[in-house]
Amino acid sequence: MQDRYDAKSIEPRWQDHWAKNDLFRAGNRPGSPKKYVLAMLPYPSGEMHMGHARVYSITDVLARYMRKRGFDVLHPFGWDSFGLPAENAAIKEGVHPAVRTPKNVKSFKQDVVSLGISIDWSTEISTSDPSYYRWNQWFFLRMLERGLVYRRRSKVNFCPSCNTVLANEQVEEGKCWRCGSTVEEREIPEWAFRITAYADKLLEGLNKLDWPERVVAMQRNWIGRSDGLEIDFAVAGSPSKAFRVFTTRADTIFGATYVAAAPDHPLVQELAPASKRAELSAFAEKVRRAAKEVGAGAAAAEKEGVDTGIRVKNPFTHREVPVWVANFVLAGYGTGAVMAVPAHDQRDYEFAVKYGLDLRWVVRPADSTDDDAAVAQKLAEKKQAFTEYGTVFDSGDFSGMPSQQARLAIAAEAQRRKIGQPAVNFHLRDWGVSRQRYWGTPIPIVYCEHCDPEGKGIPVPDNQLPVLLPDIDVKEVLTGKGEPPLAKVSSWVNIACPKCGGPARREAETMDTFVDSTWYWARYIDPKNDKAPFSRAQADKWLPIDVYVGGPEHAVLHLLYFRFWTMVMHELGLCAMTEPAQKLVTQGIVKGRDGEKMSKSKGNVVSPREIIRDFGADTARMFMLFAAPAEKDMDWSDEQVQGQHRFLGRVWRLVHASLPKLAGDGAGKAEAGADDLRRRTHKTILRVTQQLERLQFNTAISSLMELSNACADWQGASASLREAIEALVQLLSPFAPHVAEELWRELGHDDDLVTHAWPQADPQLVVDDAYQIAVQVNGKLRGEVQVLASAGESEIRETAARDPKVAGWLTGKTVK
RNA sequence: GCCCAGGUGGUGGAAUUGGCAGACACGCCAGCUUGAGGGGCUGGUGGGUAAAACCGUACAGGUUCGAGUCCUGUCCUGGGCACCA
Repeated sequence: MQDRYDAKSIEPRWQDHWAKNDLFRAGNRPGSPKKYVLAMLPYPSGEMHMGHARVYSITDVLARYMRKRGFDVLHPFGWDSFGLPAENAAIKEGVHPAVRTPKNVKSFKQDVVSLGISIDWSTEISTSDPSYYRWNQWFFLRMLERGLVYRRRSKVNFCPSCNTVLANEQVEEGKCWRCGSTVEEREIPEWAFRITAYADKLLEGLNKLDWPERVVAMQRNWIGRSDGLEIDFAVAGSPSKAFRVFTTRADTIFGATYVAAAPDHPLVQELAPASKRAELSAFAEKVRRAAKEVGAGAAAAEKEGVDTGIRVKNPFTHREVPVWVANFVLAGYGTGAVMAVPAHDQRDYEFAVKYGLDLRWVVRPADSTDDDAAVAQKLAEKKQAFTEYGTVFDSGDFSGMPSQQARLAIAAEAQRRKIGQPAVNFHLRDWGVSRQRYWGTPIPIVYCEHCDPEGKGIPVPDNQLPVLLPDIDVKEVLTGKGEPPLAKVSSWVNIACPKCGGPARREAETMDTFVDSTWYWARYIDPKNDKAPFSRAQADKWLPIDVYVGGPEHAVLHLLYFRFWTMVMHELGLCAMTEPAQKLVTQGIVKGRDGEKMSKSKGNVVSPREIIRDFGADTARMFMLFAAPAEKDMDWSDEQVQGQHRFLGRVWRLVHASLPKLAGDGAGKAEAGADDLRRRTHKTILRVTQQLERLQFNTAISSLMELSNACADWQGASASLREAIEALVQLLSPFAPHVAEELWRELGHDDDLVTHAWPQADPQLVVDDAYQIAVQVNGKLRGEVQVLASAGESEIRETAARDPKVAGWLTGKTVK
């Protein structure tokens, strides 16, 4: 027994003990309900950073708490080991990623263990392991069969620095999400997942999830469903041709005074007068160049356009209106053309003013009582579009209808006349997954000129999976330049066609690493399975994830992709559910001592190793859980770390100082004069339990501090003190597991706290039999009275009125 | 511009359903402990006053016996999306 709290001497001992006795093994409680607690898969850099330490502290508290509540808990771990950082390091230092990665994994794993995280290491997986990525290939082929993967030639976001394609989700304000370089637009062939086929399901599924509103809103926004009408504007002079436009504001169609098309709209070159064609293609080229220069998603350029000379008929006013091409109309969205309503769309307004195009007011504010001319006059004076809903006017039979009603009526009329139909558009794009890099999952496709002259790609048969990454000479192949590295490995690329046996080439692209993380969480439940990604029986037992914890930066990346993948897995019959994670917690970042985000360049990084060495894992965990609510960003504070260390020291001394006077087993004994302490003990049990259920770790720890302070002040009966101290140690154990185990033994127990049942609050002891009641007069605190819990209202009123302080404020007044 | 989240002491943050604002901690102040190095203990700590009164949860209104909490408007901060028709 020691009189000083010395974390270093106790923590490794308990970590060994837990590992030797395999105490965190999932599935060791048959018949108990399950809980699946998961932190997002880390990339195995050589050292765990503080952000990781925070996430694992959160999942670990939950995992340990749930185990003590009797659940069969799955708390697994693995490595997102494919990807660019390893490949870039290889280019720089000439070390093969397959050599470096295991070293990094080993070192990172030791950090996780020394933080006391209760992982079932039998689940451990690594995404660069062929036994894992073969199933990426298997999924790819299943999706190919279902038309959910396809080859397309398209404009892609290309990062010149990473030398690879990026998905839409991986471009942030025109910059590469990883390296920050300006993204270029290039047109090359690529493989894409048809995530857009699930746009509506992805949207609907959000309603059932217990996820932060922030993330749900972001996904909703990203999917971007927009309901409207597609309608034809027939070309004057060639009635069989028409510009089809998409609009969400069919109620404004009588105000459509021109059509704006994307510069490379196919009908423009076809129908424009010969004299205009050169000008139009020059304009299209100019817009393309601007897009490439500025990068996808960059700030809006000045609105520009060119009159095509084409004229079309507004299908409702029957007037002829011009077709313009404009740089703000996107070829890839809707029909690539819009009906322009300058009176009721700000963008169309600005364009019309610039080029002197007509404007017609057709919607008026609903509350306006002016006549039509006066309304038009007033709207015109504001020198901007009126974009709100209102009442339609100057619109034939539809005049007088509210906008919403007119929208539907006009759409119905268009449909009746067979010139249009309701349509839905989504902002969501298909997910391009081809990457021109080495360190990733090879795409299981072969090209054979004989069997597949169009180059669509021939799937590698299942029995030839996995398509293994070839070993390479790093210096020769990983140059970071030119064609995909795998294309240079001729012994690997050139193979016999699986169909005809003739000469064929393998697909040299690899999959986006985000594919690796779409389903890893389901592999944990059956990590050694070599017949299937995982078995249905294991899926039925463990899925979905009950609590998923990770950073909010993945809101429209991983967190969208893995939902899509789950829907596909469901359709393949692999699992019953369609959503992967019922509850999501997005934890805030840990900032440095200067309040800035920790980064090497700023030199403000605090390493978990340093803190564990100086104060111990328990202190590190307590600090991160106490300093801020889980979802909020937090600043590193050395003083607060020391504060937590002091608290654990106080608990340590409290237990040791109390040992000589602790009587009996303590539990449930009524002792004279001990009610106050016993009430506090049982209330604390109840509160900490509720706080854990609500993931309020910071307030849970403050409840523990209050109980600790009460124990330290206690002078009375000893059996109740034992009860209080034992409860304290028990409740502390999910947060600071090492010191709690140590103290538990010193209190005379010989079982493991890991599996010892969570304490129960005695319902009789969590209600008070007397209360302090605050008395307010006219909303101001004027006194305090003590009343019995059994007292009725009139009794309380009388007591209050008798109180001298209160009485003073009541003189001369009537109580209502 | 649009969509989220949030503005509470010197600091991090508490406050089921509207009911004692500031729990718990950090920091600071005073004292004690003749053991030094991030040591322990006791007391104090929103403003204001001799003590009260009184004032205090971004700002301005409102509802209520009573508002940090509900309603209306405004400002600010953080995050996301941005020519999406």
